[in-house]
Amino acid sequence: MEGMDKRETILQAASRAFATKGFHDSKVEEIASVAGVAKGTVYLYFKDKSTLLYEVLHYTREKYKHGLEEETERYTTAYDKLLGYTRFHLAQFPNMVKLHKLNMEQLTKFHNDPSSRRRMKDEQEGMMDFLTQIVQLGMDSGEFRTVNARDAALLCWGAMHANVHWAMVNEVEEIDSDRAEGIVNLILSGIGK
Amino acid sequence: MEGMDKRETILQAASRAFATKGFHDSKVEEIASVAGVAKGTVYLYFKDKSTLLYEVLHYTREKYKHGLEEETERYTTAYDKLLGYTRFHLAQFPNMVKLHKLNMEQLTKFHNDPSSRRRMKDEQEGMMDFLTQIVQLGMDSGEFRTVNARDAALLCWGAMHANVHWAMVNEVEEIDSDRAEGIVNLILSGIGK
Amino acid sequence: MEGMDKRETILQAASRAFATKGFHDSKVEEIASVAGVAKGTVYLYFKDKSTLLYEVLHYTREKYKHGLEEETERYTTAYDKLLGYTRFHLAQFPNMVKLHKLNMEQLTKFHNDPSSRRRMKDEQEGMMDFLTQIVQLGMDSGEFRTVNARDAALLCWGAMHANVHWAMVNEVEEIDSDRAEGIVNLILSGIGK
Amino acid sequence: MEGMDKRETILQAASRAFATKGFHDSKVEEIASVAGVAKGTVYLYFKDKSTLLYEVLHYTREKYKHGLEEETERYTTAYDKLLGYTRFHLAQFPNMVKLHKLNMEQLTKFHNDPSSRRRMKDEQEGMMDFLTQIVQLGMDSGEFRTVNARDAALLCWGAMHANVHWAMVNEVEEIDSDRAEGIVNLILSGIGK
DNA sequence: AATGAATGAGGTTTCATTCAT
DNA sequence: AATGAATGAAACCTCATTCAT
Repeated sequence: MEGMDKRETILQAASRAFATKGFHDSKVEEIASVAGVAKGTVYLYFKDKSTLLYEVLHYTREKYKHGLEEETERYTTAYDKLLGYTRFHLAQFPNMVKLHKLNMEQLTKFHNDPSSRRRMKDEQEGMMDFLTQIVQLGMDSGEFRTVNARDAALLCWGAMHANVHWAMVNEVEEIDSDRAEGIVNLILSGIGK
Repeated sequence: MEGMDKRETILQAASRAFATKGFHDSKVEEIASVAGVAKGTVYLYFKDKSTLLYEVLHYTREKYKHGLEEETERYTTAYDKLLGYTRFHLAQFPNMVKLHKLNMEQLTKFHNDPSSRRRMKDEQEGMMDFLTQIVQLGMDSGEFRTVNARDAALLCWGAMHANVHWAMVNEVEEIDSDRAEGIVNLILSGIGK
Repeated sequence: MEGMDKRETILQAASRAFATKGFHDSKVEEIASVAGVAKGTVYLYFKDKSTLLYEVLHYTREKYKHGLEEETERYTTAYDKLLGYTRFHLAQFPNMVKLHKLNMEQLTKFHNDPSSRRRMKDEQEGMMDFLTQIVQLGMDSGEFRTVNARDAALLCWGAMHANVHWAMVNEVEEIDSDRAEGIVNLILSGIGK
Repeated sequence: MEGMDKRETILQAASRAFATKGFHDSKVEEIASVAGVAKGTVYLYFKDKSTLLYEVLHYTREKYKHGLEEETERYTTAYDKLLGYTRFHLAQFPNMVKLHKLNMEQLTKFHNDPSSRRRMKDEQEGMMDFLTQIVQLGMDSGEFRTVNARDAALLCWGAMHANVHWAMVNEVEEIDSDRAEGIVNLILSGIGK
């Protein structure tokens, strides 16, 4: 923690607080205290509390994206990439929950701030594109059927997200990432005859 | 609106406000004003603002459940039921977004209130059971492959939810419920070869 | 209770409430409910809550005065009258506490309402005159020394009041009215040699 | 006023306000304004308004006790001590009124808060003990008759209090502390023959 | 750069009072 | 005469933000 940038320390404290208790119930003083700085210091790095949330969102999404890219680029087949993606998603479950909550927080908090909406859309779009490319790769390589790649990517995203959402509601501590294989296979084979 | 119960009018105003702007940014006076009553009147029907959120959640979930049951029970085959379910989900898109946002709001707002957590879990569990039963029906009738019904239900839920989530992020006004067929077929056939 | 005037029933309920919890913590609805009437009914008999306090004070002082006169007029000597007075004071302890609290409530509540201040002063003056007359009687009849009758009356009032105040602070339920004799004797003989 | 502790400034402003207008009619903002600070500042020093009253009571009683001890310890005979006590009481008349009103305010405000009741009892008990000791000293030294010291102390307290109460009701600005001698002599000699 | 005491805008909540029935 | 649903003024309290040190 020591060598870490003070700004980043604050971002992390804020990220955890916002995701756990929501924007309004996270007090600036408390975030500062967790980050080991004084209240006023937060305002040296961030214009105001809203900006802090805004930056937290960017920071969290970037970290997620980096992890994801790192995880998938080591595989070559679409199947392996998809499996790696899913595995990562499940393994990172607590962070996924955090990210999802932050997304929702942003959605309500900035619901009428067009520039924020656009940025959110762009960043989420980027994540979806990433998944779409994997699916497209599978279709190109003959691993997958030829379907609308976007719809297929949505199905994949939904499948992973459903597992995370469910674990969240049930207050599960962690998800066994070995579930990934079953999930991917279900996506591939479908549930019909 | 006139003949409607005053309590219900308030619930609806609150439901919209909470889902749009979140709990804290929804002011009681504003909710009251939208409901056409005075601030104090809200407190004749709900102990406090938190209780109002709590009741809004219950009310919204109940309404969703009723609509869903009504929609699916008219069909006999699992396929038709699943299609009806999905169609309903897409048609009800704005309400689904609202419900989802309220769920997240509850999750953060009552994150350390065990009784609220339990109720949320129970109510969501009920919705998932409902979906699981449809899948199970399909497996029993030979329409679907024999897989873990729960996992299959999660896949279905995720597929629908992904479409809703995506439309939400992109600020789409409504979803063409004819997309339902494509979604269900993808779930049934899978994306693999 | 049944035959009682509705106005009086309300006065009694209010008197108890005001003396116990103070003016502000006594809710009109609660007083009404104790009196067995609806909230609105209180306003048929009293202009507003302040007026209710005002009337309660008059009512309570009148009742006290009547009781006192009844008690003292049966005796002829000043000593007996003073003893009767003291005995009554001690026996009526809970009511004395109530009266005292109401007095203080009035003093603060109407602290800048001259007409209320004057009425309070007049009514208390009347009570003190009554005591002064007893003392004067004793001096005229040769039972007591010749001193300033007013100062002597103050001493008597103080002695009784001290006992009541003390019992109040110590949350005593009732005062043994046989203490009256000791108190009066102390007043008469003094504590000096 | 300038060098004074901010906390103490607030206590004094609150003390005056509570004693004059009572707890509920004293607005926090007003107290703050008199103390020369902003509303929020009051809450930096006191948890809430109730706590402020609680602390005011302690503060006021302590100040009274200190003044009293200082006044009486310079005398040696019980008579002089008693006279000094009485003189102090009369000289401090406005403060005595304030203290008495605050006592009553506490009595009603915290009427069902056992810990507050106990503290009040203890503090008043201490004041009465102090008086009882003076009387006891007089009895031991032969200045006073041998009577129940407690009852005698009650008589003394009552005598002083009666004068204060009366001045309060009559809106007298100050009491001539030379009255003290007459009062004490009356207590010593009694009003009987 | 860092602090934290002080501020005051603003929201929740209470409850005296009104008035249609 | 009696009711009690509805009102809205008013006050406590919180906490984001500032700024002197």
